[in-house]
Amino acid sequence: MADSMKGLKRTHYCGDVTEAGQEVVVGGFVDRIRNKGGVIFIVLRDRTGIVQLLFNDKSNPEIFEKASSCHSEYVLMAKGKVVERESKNYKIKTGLVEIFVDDLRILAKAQTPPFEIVSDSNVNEELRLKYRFLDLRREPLQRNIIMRHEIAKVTREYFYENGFIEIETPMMMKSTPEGARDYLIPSRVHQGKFYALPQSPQIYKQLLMIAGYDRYIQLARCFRDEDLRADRQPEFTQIDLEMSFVDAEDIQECVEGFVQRVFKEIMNVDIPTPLPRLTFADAMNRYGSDKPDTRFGFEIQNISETVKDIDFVVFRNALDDGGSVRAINVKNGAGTYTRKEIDKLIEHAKGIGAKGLAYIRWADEPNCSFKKFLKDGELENICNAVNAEKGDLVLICADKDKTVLSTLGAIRLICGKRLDVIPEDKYNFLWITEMPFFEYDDENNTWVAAHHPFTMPMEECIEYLDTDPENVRAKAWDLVLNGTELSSGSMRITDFELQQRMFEALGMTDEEIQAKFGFLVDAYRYAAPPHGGMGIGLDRLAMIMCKADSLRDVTAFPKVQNASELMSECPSPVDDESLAVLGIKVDVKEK
RNA sequence: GGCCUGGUAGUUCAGUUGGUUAGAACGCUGCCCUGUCACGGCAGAGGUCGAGAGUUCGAGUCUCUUCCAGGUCGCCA
Repeated sequence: MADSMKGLKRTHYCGDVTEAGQEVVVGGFVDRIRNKGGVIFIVLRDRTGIVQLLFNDKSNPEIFEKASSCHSEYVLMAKGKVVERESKNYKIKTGLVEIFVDDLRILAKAQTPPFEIVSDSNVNEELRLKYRFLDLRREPLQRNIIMRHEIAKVTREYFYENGFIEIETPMMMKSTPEGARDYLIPSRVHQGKFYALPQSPQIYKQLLMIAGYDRYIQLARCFRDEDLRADRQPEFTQIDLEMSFVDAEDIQECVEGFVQRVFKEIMNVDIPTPLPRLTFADAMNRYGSDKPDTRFGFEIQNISETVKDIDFVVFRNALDDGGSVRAINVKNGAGTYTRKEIDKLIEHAKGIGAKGLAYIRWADEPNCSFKKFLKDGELENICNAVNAEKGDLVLICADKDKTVLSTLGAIRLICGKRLDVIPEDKYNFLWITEMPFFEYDDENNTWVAAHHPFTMPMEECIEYLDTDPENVRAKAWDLVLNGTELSSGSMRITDFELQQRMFEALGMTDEEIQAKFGFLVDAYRYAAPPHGGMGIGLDRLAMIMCKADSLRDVTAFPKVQNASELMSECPSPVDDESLAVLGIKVDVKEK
């Protein structure tokens, strides 16, 4: 039977016990035990830090006996006097003192944990996720989770101070099949009908503008039934906001103020504003990405002109098919990469869709993979075009523009990481503007909306809506931080007739429109102020600010790649009775 | 759905060309130790080598299938 804490009341967190002379009561988990025979040291841990408890067999044999029966992760409460240590530990905050215990309670005994609860654990993540409640006891995870809380707190303060009202929108809403797959919730009362969990509160926040709430904010949970990535969970939190009587610049200015505030307050990092801006087209051409990491160089250069006369079939074909030949010059000694390392890059490029990569490896002399097709001076011309010098590796891709850019963009990132040229303490925010309005759907050979269908086109593009979809740009923008898409925003269409034209351009019939968003279209008939907004990924922001590699490190109970949760083992089957009530028959597809 | 990486004591890993009883460190258990702080010393327990099949006199090691986890492409209006 465990002890009770009767008669004891915690006076201090472990990490706060720094002054000798006082009587304190602390509670926590046993972090470590050092039993020297006649004296025992127990290191007690709570969310604030650790403190050393001291036990001596001469002064109190009974308590000493109890202390020697303790093991890792037991939950203890201890009362005692804070004294100066005989030999001090200057490495930790509480290292100058210790608690000479005169009352010890073992409040709960612990089984031996499946892995050690230590800061620098490199235990298999699968196991840690199965015992997430133990993993969450570890200091790095506690620090991340608490930091995320601080970020959320500053977020609310900033937006509240700027006149935003926090309004909760429904978690059970109408399913809209566009975009990401919805998580569906069956209705018991309306058998055969379903709610959906929100992919975002998009529609509701627009309705709130129509309703006159003017500035709305919500730390909104969002759900998308799509495959996971290190920076993508099926369930995530957005700092969701919408503003009335504003244009794009006003919203961006407001968000700039926010990132400035949160970085200053949480990390004491100054973010200069206004943040740099890059058009989508420029981002693609220079970095091969709509979310470029601008903390390092190796930018993409178009060398189509330089190589147009070279008699190399790979370049020839690409140019004849209306594509291009582009290159990145990887510096910082990549010219000494081995053949094997380069082959690995080429393999990766093939995985992205390129047919291969040509290269110039300049260790001592420029060594070119397509040397035999070159005439005198042509190699020099290419090297000059990309400013190559000794020690560089020039990687060249020839194909359709889209393939060339995405390939070189991805290879650029890999090389940057491998050569360790990305400064860790730099925070490069970047607005990506003038996003394309339509995207070509290769599967169905149609143009589809790149954003939700209420996104405003840029005024000067409206005339091309029906004739030249490729050149229509949206009043939509992304906020990128160090190569991660943090946030996405746009102005919304408030003009009823323009909205009708948009739906037509997207090939939607009146019936479809009515069935899917009839209520929203109707709402706009009752007049809406000009408005727009953004959704900022709180998880991703926290991930970057915590210097974590995965959202799992800033999410208390994350899901794994197949969207299940290893601790509770959800999703899980339900019994037939529960299904019958919902009118659902399960027909599982064989693999 | 495609591609890549990984799976050996509780944990992290090693394991040679296929060859005797599968090793180390940490953790765990017991004993010793009055100033440790990643305490130390002595002793000990602990293995379905992810699972299944195949090749072989013999498989942790080779082949195939499969499961699990991670990364990535597709996907994410």
